[in-house]
Amino acid sequence: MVTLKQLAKELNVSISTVSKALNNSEEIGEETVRRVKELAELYNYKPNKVALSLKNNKTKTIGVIIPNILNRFLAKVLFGIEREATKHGYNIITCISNESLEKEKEGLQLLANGSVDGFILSVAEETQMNNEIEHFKKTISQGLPIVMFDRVAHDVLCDKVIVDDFDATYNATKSLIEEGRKQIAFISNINDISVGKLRERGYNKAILETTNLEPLVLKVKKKDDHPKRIKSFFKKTKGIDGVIAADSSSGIIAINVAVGFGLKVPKDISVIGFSSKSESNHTMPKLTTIRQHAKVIGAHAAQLLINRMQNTLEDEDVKTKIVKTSLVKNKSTL
Amino acid sequence: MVTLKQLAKELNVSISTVSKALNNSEEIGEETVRRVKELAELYNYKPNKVALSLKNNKTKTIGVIIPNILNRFLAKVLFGIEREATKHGYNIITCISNESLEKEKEGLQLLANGSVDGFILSVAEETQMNNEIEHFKKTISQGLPIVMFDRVAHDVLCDKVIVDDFDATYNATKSLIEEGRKQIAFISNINDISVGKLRERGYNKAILETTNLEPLVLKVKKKDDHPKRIKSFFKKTKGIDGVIAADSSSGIIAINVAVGFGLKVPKDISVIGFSSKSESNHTMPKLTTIRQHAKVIGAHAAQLLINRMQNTLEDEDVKTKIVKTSLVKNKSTL
DNA sequence: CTGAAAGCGCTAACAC
DNA sequence: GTGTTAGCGCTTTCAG
Repeated sequence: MVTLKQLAKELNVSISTVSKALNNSEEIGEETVRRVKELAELYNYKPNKVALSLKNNKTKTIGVIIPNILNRFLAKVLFGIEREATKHGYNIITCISNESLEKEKEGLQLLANGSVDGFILSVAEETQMNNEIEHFKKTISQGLPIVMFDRVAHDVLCDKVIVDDFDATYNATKSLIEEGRKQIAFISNINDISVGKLRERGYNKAILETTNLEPLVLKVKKKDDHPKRIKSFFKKTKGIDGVIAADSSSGIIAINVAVGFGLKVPKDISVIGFSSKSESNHTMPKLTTIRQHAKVIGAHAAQLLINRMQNTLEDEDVKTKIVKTSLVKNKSTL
Repeated sequence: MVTLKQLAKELNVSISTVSKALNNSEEIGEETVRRVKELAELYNYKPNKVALSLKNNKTKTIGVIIPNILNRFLAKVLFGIEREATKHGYNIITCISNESLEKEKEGLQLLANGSVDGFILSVAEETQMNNEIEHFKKTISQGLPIVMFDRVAHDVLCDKVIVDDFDATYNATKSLIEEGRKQIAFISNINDISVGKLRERGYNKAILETTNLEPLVLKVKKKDDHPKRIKSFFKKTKGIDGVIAADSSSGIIAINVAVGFGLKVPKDISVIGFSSKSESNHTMPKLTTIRQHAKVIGAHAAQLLINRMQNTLEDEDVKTKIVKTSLVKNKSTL
């Protein structure tokens, strides 16, 4: 990499002249500016990012801590974050917590040494189960703002971007009730995280406020043979004619299981899931889905953080943005 | 963030004394070391990463340029890279090229200003179609090593990690032939990238070296209604009894389509795809898949790069690592 | 044993 | 118009 020093030497001028010339300072003579820029072009000079960071005490880098990159929703949010960040001239450093509290702490610590100007994160499952929030508070008190998305720690004072999980399943369940479904099941493999619980509550509310309906809940563990659990649930619980799936795969599997049992979808049974567009192609008929607009969530999170970093708002003055889900009707519902 | 300066001031010693004490230099007195370390602990002192980077002319950061984070395979490789990098004390900065040549160039440029010590990347589709490689060469000549994985540019002299794509489909096709399948189709939505072509060639070879078999190839475009295309392909081409899918969704859709036509899988038709483990759960019966060991690929790529960065090997002395696929038999084949 | 000083690459206030 | 200098935070040589 060429430095100002080298350019200055070759041009027989001082370093600061070169710097000013390249930054279009009014002070420098036209001719000099031309010569400097020409040489800089030739050598493909780029200001050293690290030196700038040190000087400005700003890295223009966002730390993103994500629980699981193989989760399509989270990957999509990351995509949204990256795009928005790039648009504003920020880079992103990614850490994967793998749903572990320890790794989440490490990631936070490791990057809080001047590597990043702030964080965007979704809370790890283990962290939510243990209700740990000290590491977040500590980071914020060090002057590094955090924006949380989707799985948030409500007791931490920071900007947040969340989904209307409760309303999403409430409305979805309602829509199945309106179809005339009587035995609507709720299937979830995300029981331990905040959004999973909200989704279950939304479902429960819709069921309980309707006469003659009873909640039918299947909680699948990560380690279970997912298709097998759902199959035996269908066998055990006769007459299921509707399914609300809380995660991205349960809906898909439920359709396959139903088809396997000879049921017609959506004639005999309706299924609504939380999958993404491309995943909803993976079933026949196509899955009716609750879309979370992951990219939008990512973009909002990035905007909130960048806004905070550039304007040094009051710590207490935090925003929570709710990104509404939409129910995309495909062929797995009436 | 606390700095050495602040610690020094508070302790009434010089900055260099503090620095040495924290780095366990022999020069400093026991008592002083104790005092310094105590205060550093108290203030949770962490050496400023940016300052260190500037000093050492090393960022301990890897730039990763990935065409598409929503592709499960690529996301998994990223996971592997991240894990291996973290293990060696490296951070990763991620850019998403979105299959665009322009964004790939930008990412490379943007990070080649001292932000990273080297790159790991998979070539964007557009780049492969245009056969552009100058930007890679330029980056390498600037002293920033590149490791390419999966979709590589063969004419660029650098370390590579690839999959045995040709052999993978060749062997998979062979195995269907051995099952006695006569009408084996090849379905792909990745016709424009290097690995897609290799996979088609592997299939073709197996078909053509068997008497009485003819290649049956369906190329799906990104924009197509994927299920619809496959459905009409099945209708038009009577008697398909085997499918080799080159990408992660074609296999899944093929099974669903076959089941929709009343075919029994695997009795009437066998399907082999390139999906990941969790995706193979999305069909009934479970999809027999070619596993690419994405995480291993990521780990290898990171190792190659770190090795090169730390040992400054000769530019010409490059390695290509081949990670063999494995055929995981599930229930969609005999 | 401790401290002063230089230097990594850059910017900006201040001289000249 | 151009140059000198200090300083961002750190390590390291060299003096004391």
